[in-house]
Amino acid sequence: MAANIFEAEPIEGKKKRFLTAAFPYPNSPQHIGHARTYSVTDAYARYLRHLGYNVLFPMAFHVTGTPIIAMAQRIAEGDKSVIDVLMNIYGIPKEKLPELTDPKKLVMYFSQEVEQGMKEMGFSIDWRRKFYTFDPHFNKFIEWQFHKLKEAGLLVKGSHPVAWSLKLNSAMGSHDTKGDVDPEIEEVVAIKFPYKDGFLLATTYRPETLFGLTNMWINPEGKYLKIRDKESGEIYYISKGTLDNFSAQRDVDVLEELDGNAIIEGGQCKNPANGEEVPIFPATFVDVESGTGVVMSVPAHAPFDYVALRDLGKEGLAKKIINVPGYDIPAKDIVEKMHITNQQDPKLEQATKRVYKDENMKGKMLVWKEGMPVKEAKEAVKEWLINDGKALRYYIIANGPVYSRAGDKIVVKLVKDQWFITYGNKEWKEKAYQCLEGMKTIPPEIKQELKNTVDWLDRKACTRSRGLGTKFPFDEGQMIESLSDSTIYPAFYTISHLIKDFSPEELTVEFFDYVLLGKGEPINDKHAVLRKSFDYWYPVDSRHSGPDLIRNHLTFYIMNHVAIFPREKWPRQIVINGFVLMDGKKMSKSLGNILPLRKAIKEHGADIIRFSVVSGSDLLQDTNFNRPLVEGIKQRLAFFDDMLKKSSGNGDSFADKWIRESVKAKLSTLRDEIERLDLREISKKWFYDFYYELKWYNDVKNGKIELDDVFDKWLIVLEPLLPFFVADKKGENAVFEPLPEADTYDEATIAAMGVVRDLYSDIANLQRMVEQKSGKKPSNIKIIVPAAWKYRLFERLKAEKGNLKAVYTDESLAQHKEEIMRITKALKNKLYSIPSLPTRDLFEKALEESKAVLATLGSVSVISEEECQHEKAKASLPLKPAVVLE
RNA sequence: GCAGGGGUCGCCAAGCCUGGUCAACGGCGCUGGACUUAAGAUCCAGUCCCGAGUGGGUUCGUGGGUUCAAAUCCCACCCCCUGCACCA
Repeated sequence: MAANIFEAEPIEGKKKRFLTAAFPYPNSPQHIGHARTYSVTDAYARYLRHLGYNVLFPMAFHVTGTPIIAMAQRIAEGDKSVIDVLMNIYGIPKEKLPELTDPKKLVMYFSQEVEQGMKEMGFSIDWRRKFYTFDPHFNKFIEWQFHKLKEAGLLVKGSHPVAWSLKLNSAMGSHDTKGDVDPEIEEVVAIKFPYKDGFLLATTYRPETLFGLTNMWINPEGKYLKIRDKESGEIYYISKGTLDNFSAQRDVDVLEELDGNAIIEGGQCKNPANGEEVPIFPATFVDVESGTGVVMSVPAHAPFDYVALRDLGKEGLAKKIINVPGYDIPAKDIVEKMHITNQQDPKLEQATKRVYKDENMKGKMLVWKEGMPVKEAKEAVKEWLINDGKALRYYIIANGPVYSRAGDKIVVKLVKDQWFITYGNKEWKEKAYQCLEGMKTIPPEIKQELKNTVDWLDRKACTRSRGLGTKFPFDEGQMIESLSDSTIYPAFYTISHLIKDFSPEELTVEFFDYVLLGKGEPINDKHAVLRKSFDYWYPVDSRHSGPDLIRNHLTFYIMNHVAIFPREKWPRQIVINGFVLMDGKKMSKSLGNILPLRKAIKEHGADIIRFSVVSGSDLLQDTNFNRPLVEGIKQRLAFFDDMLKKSSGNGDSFADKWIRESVKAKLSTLRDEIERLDLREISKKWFYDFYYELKWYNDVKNGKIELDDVFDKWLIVLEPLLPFFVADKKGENAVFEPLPEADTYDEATIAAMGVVRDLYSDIANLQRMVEQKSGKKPSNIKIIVPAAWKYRLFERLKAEKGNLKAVYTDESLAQHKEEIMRITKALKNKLYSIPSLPTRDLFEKALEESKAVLATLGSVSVISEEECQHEKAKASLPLKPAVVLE
């Protein structure tokens, strides 16, 4: 396909459509799943061109952030699984690998691979506009975005907990960890229990149970530390194994190392909630690697504590402070019910979960604020303790231990001077709701999901300590995080090919203010052209992506647009498509079922891949790619090809008219289907259904194909789905031919042939049944054309929606009352929904013309009900003509 | 916990918004046939139950309800899946 026919520029007075699909992240080659979003967008772009729009469809590469760096590192380290995928699945030669250890070279290599694949797929992209998010021009654009956010007061600085490797001195995402585990950060509360010269520090998920405290637990065999918080000067006792995590959040000096036993023997400590003295007991279940290695004991509400205390013979201490319907003393009840005998019993985990859940759902406080639901008390106690200086806010890795690829245990670091975008801002959200209100989503149900996401969106960290991309303009040591630099980037497409005429230094805030907001004056003519280009193409008319981006990227996309641009530049439409499955399973390297896109194209051809990923299922559903599907498409395509080649001229037999009317019927709903982007429906009607219609037509006409005009229209309709096939038949200019106009069509003609087709399969079925039972196949077929008055009857029934009284006002029918009673009784409630019928005349024509096909079943004769004596004749109906077999 | 999605004839999966043409599209699997030396591929037919006549019966997670009519609308219940961020 010629490279430049999809280069789009503003055309005065021509309506435009600007489509974008989420840009790819080239940290590996693309597989067939990546092709779906672009295939859908491309089909849409092509339909819009057929509808007369000036269409812009660009693409670029997203290279921001750390995964590309991580990928290069893995290759450098010789990571087996990564190299296996690259070499064995994507067929990358071994010699190439050393080059890919350089992130930038890796980006160039994979992005070229991706680009090549997209070109082979025939996507109608304006390639001049391609860019990378680490390009200096783009960096300037992103800087502008952040200036705008700051001006609007939407950037703030604060501290923020992140997963962190001390060894690598770097933040950890899931791709940085061993086994690709996503480290989950959880906020807990670390309560300060006055002890000797300082505090025993114990973490808990359940601060509200503090009032039921009976003692503390220390692991007698564990190592503990006495430390001093540099900021407050306070002294804490925690386990040695948790120091790394603690010191990543607070500056401390280590003063002394102690054995667990020494702590236990050191005396009592106090409950900060009420000043009560409580003892310290030894317990082996205490994990010195998690939390702070110190545990508070609430035996009435924690099964572990209850069992450990029972082992010491002190279970009588248990103090009930929460009332839960169905329990007396919850921990005691459940331990006894589950027959838990000692601290090592694995059932204790289960018991803890149950108690936790029941208390959280149904529990009410008996002390402190009596009657308060546990759910509220938990938060209230926590805030009270922290605000009163009785506890610390503390973060832990909830799914720990998680290890970095360097092998050290990941901790939670409290990063100071962290910048945030304040998505929690109420007025901002209000604008986002307004944008959603005026926006169309396909499918419609995703709008609610976008709304929900806007609802719970809060502040988001927008900088990171490392990664590719754009430097944060207000702190050059930080990089802008990757979801934050891909929000308003579609705006950059409108100018990306023109902006190269300027040097990055020229791209000041004022420069973009003029181009993107129309503020100020142009510095020169070229500058003015940029403004015009943006103003012509923006806003984005349709944004396409996968369902995984709804809760993050797409919501940020909306938020940033409404924050920065005036209302008329806000997004107009969002389209979501599902993933591609391989033989019903998700593609994954562990299953080894990844089909690289370029390999698939080589094997089956681009049209087949395009068609299989867009036609197979509803837009939002995952679609299944497998061999039978591909074979089915290929086989049908070959049949169409054959028909097209055979066709010559335009016939005017009944069958020709029938196909023509049927195509018109399909056309009548096509524009609506395009509007809904219901490519599945379009494929079904124009490819699968049409296939069977053509086959029947071919049989009826005995191979004489005269459908030039029909095929001409058909090819245009299929062009967006099968561009190569169509270009081959009609030339490349088919891309810009207008979509055939919708027209009225004749339902009766379609129905007439429908009745004959049904009749054919009914007769075949009957013959089979008779043959099975009697061993003889009846080959004399008498088709009885229903009496004229029956057609009249059905017409009236249809018009009157089954109201018989109205039908009887017709005198010509009233005389058949008795028979009508019998017919309608058999039809029962189908009376209310008579489908469109042929006239008797049309039916006879269809029958006459299809005789040759029917004759393949036996010797056929046609006789009208009026002149037939056979008793079966009475049963003949317009939609089910009677048949006599002998 | 909060939010969203879903349970359809062996499997996958349409239909449900807009009730009737729905025994319910399509594909896989299975059965039979054609083709072939044979296998594969392909093509044709069948695939809930009953039936020597285009028909009848019972089905769409479970139980109710609305309606002339419910897979489709309403209510209740049971079960399953996904997301919860600072990461692309």
